[in-house]
Amino acid sequence: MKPGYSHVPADHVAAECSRVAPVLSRIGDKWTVLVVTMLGRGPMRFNALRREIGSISQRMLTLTLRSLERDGLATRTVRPTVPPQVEYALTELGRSLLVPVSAIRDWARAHADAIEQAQRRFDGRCADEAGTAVRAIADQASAS
Amino acid sequence: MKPGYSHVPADHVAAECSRVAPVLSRIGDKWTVLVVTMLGRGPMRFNALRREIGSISQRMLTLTLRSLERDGLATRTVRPTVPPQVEYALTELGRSLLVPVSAIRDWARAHADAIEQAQRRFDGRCADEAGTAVRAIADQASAS
DNA sequence: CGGTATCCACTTGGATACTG
DNA sequence: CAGTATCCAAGTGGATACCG
Repeated sequence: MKPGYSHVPADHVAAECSRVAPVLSRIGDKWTVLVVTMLGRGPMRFNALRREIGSISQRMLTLTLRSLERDGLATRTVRPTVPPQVEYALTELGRSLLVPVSAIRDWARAHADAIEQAQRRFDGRCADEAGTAVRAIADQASAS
Repeated sequence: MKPGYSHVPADHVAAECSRVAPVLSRIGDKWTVLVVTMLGRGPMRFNALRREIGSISQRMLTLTLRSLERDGLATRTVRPTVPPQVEYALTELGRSLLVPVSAIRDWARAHADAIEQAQRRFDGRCADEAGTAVRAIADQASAS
């Protein structure tokens, strides 16, 4: 067999991705992986998460945690003290997610430099050949 | 493999995620995984990809392929025939990405049912307790 | 065939203010 | 402490039209 290509029937790919895509959209959002990784260290209260992440807004932390709870990846436990304490923890399902996420993290760590170099080469090449045309695609946000 | 928590120092988590998050954002977008998986079967021309994916717009396919090329995950080869033919193929780096992506796919396939059940339970519980309040968070798009 | 360019709807996410 | 509510800026992605 040749170096490399897997032979997946084309018809199955789209069907597969209709199940994978929602999962990736969820964990690919701006905060889910960070929060899940934090909770992977152990249960944590709302403001403890907020402090340790630092840059997250209260709104986004609430939204992220609600999604995790809805998907069965985390639990929310209210203890009726004064002031109230709310503790979040990963479920078994949530902890199992740490495994493939770690695989992605390892891949990212291993190839981050290669990707950055490829990007610089690409941007440099386009600056030579086509002016700033493709740079504009990369940036894409300058004009409104 | 205890059913427990990994002990990652909190300080490292945020630093790690600053490298992982961009990668996840890229492959977590609407089309990248689908296109990469397609190209995992072997090199393909632009409109062949377009046809097999079916639902993707020309614009998004172009944008997705440009990003893959920029990141060094795919190559773009123009053959100066008439009409012109442009073939896309994964690089070695791109094929290596198929490994962790497969891990995510396997996880998604294994737990898709559990997630859907958790969602229905969550939504049902909230309908009982708090009316339609949290349903509104899940839907979130009705009002403008 | 393989793109670009333009316009527009929807979604995401930050800032701020207020509540039990 | 742990949220909720509201407003707003930016990003994402679809539809359409046109180009070499």
